[in-house]
Amino acid sequence: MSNQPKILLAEDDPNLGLLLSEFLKKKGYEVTWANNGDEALDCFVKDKFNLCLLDVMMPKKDGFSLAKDIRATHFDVPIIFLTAKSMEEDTLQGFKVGADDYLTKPFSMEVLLARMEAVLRRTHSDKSISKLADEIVLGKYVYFPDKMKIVLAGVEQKFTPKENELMKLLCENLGRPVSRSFALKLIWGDDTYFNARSMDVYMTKLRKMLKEDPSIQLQNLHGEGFRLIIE
Amino acid sequence: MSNQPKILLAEDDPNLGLLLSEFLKKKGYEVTWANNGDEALDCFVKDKFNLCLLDVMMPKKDGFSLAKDIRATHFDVPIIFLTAKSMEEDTLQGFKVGADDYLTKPFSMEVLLARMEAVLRRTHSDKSISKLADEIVLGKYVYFPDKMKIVLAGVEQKFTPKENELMKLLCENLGRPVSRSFALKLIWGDDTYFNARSMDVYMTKLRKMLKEDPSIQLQNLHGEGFRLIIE
DNA sequence: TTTAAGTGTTAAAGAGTGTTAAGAGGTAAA
DNA sequence: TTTACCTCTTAACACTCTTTAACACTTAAA
Repeated sequence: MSNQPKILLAEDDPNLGLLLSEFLKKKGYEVTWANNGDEALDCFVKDKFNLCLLDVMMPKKDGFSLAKDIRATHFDVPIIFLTAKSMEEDTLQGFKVGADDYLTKPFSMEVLLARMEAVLRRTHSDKSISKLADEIVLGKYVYFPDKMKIVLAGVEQKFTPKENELMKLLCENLGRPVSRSFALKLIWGDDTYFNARSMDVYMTKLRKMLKEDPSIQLQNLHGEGFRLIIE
Repeated sequence: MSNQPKILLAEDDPNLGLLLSEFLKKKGYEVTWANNGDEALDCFVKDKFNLCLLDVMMPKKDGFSLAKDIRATHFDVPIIFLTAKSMEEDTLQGFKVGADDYLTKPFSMEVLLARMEAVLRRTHSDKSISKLADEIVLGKYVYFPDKMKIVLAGVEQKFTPKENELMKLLCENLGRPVSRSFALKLIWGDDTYFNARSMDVYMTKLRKMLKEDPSIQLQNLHGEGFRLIIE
């Protein structure tokens, strides 16, 4: 049952990407290699990983931004940054996002392996996916994810499929931010302008459905995403 | 209850030792400073520590040897090596002993702090050092970092994400200066002219929000940074 | 004192979001 | 098939957050 650890590798340089990917496979890891940050987020949404190796400078979505999106919903997946920038100050932002380590190119394969193992040794890897309960108490409301409905004082409101997917995602991350692009890729399949606007419309719908209890707030975090909190 | 994390510092250079020790104490750690490996092992045996910072080259007993002794009885105490050697073979030897990280001198205090926090986050997961309390009393105000708001006499003002990040940083360093470039790299990701001007605008915003209590002052330290103090 | 760099502050520009309502597409019953 | 209904998307407009611009003032150094 203890399969080989799954690694998400985000690296736009084809040479280094191939090199790393082959090396890690030889060493017994299962590697998924994405060519840019956007693609990496796609992979992350669709699969589960034990560790992320992220290049900082990538087209479409840089490593820091990607890490934020990952951390928004998975706060304990280990993240190691790979970067050409040698300036140490840049490492600060990485650690702020919740990096576990930081390697400056060029680095040796052995050092990478050593640091990966050091990080993996610390992780409680058998933390499975946060499965939601059948009933979730949200202030005065009770939410039934499987039944796609919410109940307040015996009165029930039904969710449409998209409303329910959003609601589930927000509840899985209650009190923590859910990044826009993560939610879009997960529920809409694609992070485009119109899908984003559509999601905004759904946020308004959810707010209306939850408005009877003012202690429940569906906040926007400008440029980042959304957060459901109960005060 | 919320003890400060206890750090064992093994460093034979008196200058660096004092510097590190004082810096970490300021940052809220309890530091035990040993002048060589032998003394450090003595300390370790007599007490419990949350993290070990070990210089590699020390008289009497070197850092690697010390780490082995520590690991012999304490499998999961985080260990970070400090060393002047930059050769990677030494890095690997460090990791074989079970190191969690490795810093090459000279390193900045902030980077050390970031890496310490990254390691500590993995061990006692919710005892992050820079974690602020839920409520922070600031003169007549009460600041709620997670809720992104401040309350004065029942009236609340909400912070935007950037305002809140700045406010948190200033409160984590209440009474102490926060350097411009540190704040910029942490919150804006980059220390550029325009980001700096943007931060100045935010300082003005925070001053306005806090103006009802004149004992709270958000001072500028010319060319250095800012400082939040309560008189 | 003069000069350059740094800072305080306000206002406007630009990008992101809240909300409502109309449009497009689908499904099921008449 | 038509009709009614439902889900989701698109459009429009108002508003919020962040950055940029502008100008006045302060500090440090020559």
